[in-house]
Amino acid sequence: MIGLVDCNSFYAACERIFRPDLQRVPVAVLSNNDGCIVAMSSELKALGIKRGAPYFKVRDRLAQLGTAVFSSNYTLYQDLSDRVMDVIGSFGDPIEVYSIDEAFIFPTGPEGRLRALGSAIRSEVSRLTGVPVSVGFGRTKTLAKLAGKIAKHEPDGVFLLDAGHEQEVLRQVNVVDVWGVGTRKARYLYAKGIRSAYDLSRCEDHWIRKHLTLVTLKTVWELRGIDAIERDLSPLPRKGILSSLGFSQGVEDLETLRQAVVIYAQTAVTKLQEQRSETQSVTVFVQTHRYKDDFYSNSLTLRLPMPTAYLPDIIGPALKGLQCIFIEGLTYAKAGVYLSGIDGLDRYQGDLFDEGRDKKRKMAQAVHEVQSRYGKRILTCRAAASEEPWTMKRQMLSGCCTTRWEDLPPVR
DNA sequence: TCTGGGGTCCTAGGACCC
DNA sequence: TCTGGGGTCCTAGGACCC
Repeated sequence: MIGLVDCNSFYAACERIFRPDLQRVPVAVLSNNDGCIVAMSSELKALGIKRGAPYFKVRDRLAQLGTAVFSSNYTLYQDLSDRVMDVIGSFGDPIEVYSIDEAFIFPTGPEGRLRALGSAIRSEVSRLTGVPVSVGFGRTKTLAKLAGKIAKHEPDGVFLLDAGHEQEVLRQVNVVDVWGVGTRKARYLYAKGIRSAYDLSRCEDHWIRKHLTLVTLKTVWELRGIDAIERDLSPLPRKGILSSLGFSQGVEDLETLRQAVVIYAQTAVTKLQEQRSETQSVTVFVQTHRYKDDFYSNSLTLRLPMPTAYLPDIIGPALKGLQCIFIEGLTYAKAGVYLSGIDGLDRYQGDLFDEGRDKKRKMAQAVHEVQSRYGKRILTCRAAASEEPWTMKRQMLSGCCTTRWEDLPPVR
């Protein structure tokens, strides 16, 4: 059996940890720029507020309900997530961290102990971090995901989906709630009379392959109890790294865009160095306002002469690309930098004609070390060292209670 | 006025090759 | 008038997830 440990309303739960007064108050967390809702406590979900709803559309309703609203505080969430994963890992079974608030576990002990294991994980995570989790078990990852969803409504927060009860449970599950089936596929399936997870599990393989995709076929197998989605115990380095942000106010001039692109490149390169990799391609993109009629979006990908993690090698092409896609007279709402063709440092064969390479590597390494020791702001590119008039709007940000001394909550 | 950011994987289609 | 059949590699874009 495979287990899924899932934090309940994770971001909302994080905000509540240091604000016990909010224990019974509805909590909502907003996306960057306070744009839309990305997480809610259970009360709000029950009231029908939808994830992804633009904040300005639901602001009044949230206020009526006495909701505590927060800007997203990823520093806090990531730190608490690391702690939760540590606790789950401490039980000794293999664990695959799937997202910031979920992990698969692959228990090695006897099946009769699964319930007890689920309960133990639940109470230990709660005791050591304050985050509520639920635990579901199933024969495959897809079934464990379903079990995890059901577990959220169980009084003890644990649900075991054993083979004998699969059919009966799958009949109750709407096909759109199956992991891997989104609204698009669900619409198609409904039109063909396939409504429940059970219906989907009974489809013929060749029909799925013909009308849907290989991904969906794997989902179908998983619903039948056949493992088709691999375990990923040691997370591979990322294959693409994206850094982008919407501007809090429109940007018209190239110079400001250039500054933004430099900063995004820097963020992306830091991540690249953290996973000890180098990139082959840089994509730069800009967009005007998404919901306006004259929407303009363009990107340019530049292949680098050789793999690199040296910031100037990346900023140069990125700015050149920006120059090409920039159109005078538009008001830009967003820009970003994407690194792709990423490989580990050891993968590169070397080049007879590139003597500077070793120097650049050492330079990149040194900058990375200084930054991770003294903070990213201490050493930065001259092009980025200016005021940032376009930075994110985060008007309702909570403190970094676990990662900054200044933000430590006082104890009476 | 105000609509996120960061990922993964797959597929279709074009360019190119023999 | 007749106008192959396979490959590979790359890229853009779609669908999905959280």
